[in-house]
Amino acid sequence: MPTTKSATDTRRGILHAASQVIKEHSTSALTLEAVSRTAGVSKGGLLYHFPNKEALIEGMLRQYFSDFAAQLAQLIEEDPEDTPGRWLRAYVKACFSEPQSNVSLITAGLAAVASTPQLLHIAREEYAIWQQRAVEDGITLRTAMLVMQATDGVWFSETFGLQIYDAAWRLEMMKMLLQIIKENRL
Amino acid sequence: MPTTKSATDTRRGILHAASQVIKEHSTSALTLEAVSRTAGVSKGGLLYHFPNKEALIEGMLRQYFSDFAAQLAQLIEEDPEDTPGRWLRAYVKACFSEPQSNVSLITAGLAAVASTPQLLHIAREEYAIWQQRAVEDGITLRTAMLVMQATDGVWFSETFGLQIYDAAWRLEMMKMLLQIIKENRL
DNA sequence: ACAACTGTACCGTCCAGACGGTATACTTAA
DNA sequence: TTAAGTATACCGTCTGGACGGTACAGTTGT
Repeated sequence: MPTTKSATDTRRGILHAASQVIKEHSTSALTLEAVSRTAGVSKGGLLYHFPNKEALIEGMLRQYFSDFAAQLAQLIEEDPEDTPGRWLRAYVKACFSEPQSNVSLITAGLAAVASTPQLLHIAREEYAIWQQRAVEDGITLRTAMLVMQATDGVWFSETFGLQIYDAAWRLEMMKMLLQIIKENRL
Repeated sequence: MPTTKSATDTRRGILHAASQVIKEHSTSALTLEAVSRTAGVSKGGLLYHFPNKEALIEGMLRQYFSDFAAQLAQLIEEDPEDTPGRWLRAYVKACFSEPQSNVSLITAGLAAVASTPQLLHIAREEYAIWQQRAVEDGITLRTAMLVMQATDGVWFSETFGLQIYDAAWRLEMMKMLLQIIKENRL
């Protein structure tokens, strides 16, 4: 530890700052200077941690996915019932929960789509794993797919700001999806 | 009509070219020069039709929403049954139709998100109308919401290239959603 | 005469990334 | 134990190129 803060804290701070910049402005506002200013780091300091812009965006993506995985793992552990559909229940809950990570997938994803779409293979790989988990969750394929797609639909339309759902609606929707998993009759 | 094509054709060509540029590269590649080159139009010609970049993106959004609306209208007309759920059936079919037609809408949306997020109010307004139509479709609210969200989930994950579904899977999924509308028991 | 362009030249700004420098901590070795 | 060397973690400036937009004079079909 050379100075006061640790290097990993700085790194996290930079990733968080990158997310903030996109949230508050747009992906086209994601410049190295804007990120470094928001993070309270010099441009040189930023480039020390991420050698170029692509590396920064990749860092955002990987950070988010690892945070999401951790959240999923916790939700699975918290689920009292070791019954079929356990993984999917956690997935639904995670997608309906307020984003706890300071680096959100939507900012990372948008940054990737906007400037380096080839990074999306990271998202594709993760998503493929999730789908595999859903399919192997001990419920029917149709139930699993329907619930997963509906969850994704809510998540996408919400994160794109297409729609503002109130808390009651969200809760109702989530309950319905959990109920469909339980019934498992599709 | 100066040469062979009409002005509206040129306009459409420019919008299509803008979509192509995003599709083949990324939103950050959406430069006036790239669009004009792809459209086979001079930069001056592009700026004749769209005074600035924002106008171009707004043009894309409005064009593709009106295209989608036309597609919806046709599908509604083609639907033999004048029964509850008619609108939603058309929506499902439209979203499941060949991705080709969906590509343009997502590129327009991405362009807006990337450079001028304030244009997204156009998308928000359209989406709100769709949701209203779904709710007023004569089926239960829960059925309507579930089907719409699931449809959106498939649409988003497909247009973002998160997953590649084969034709059989898509057909099955679509049939299931249409079946859920028919049963209408949620 | 006019709409619908073409083509070129240009301006101001922005920005990625390179680069050289600095400060601090850790290691070595005499 | 202390001087020298090395690695880590940053700072701040500079530059070359791209990009949005302007201006304007010319061209072509109707």
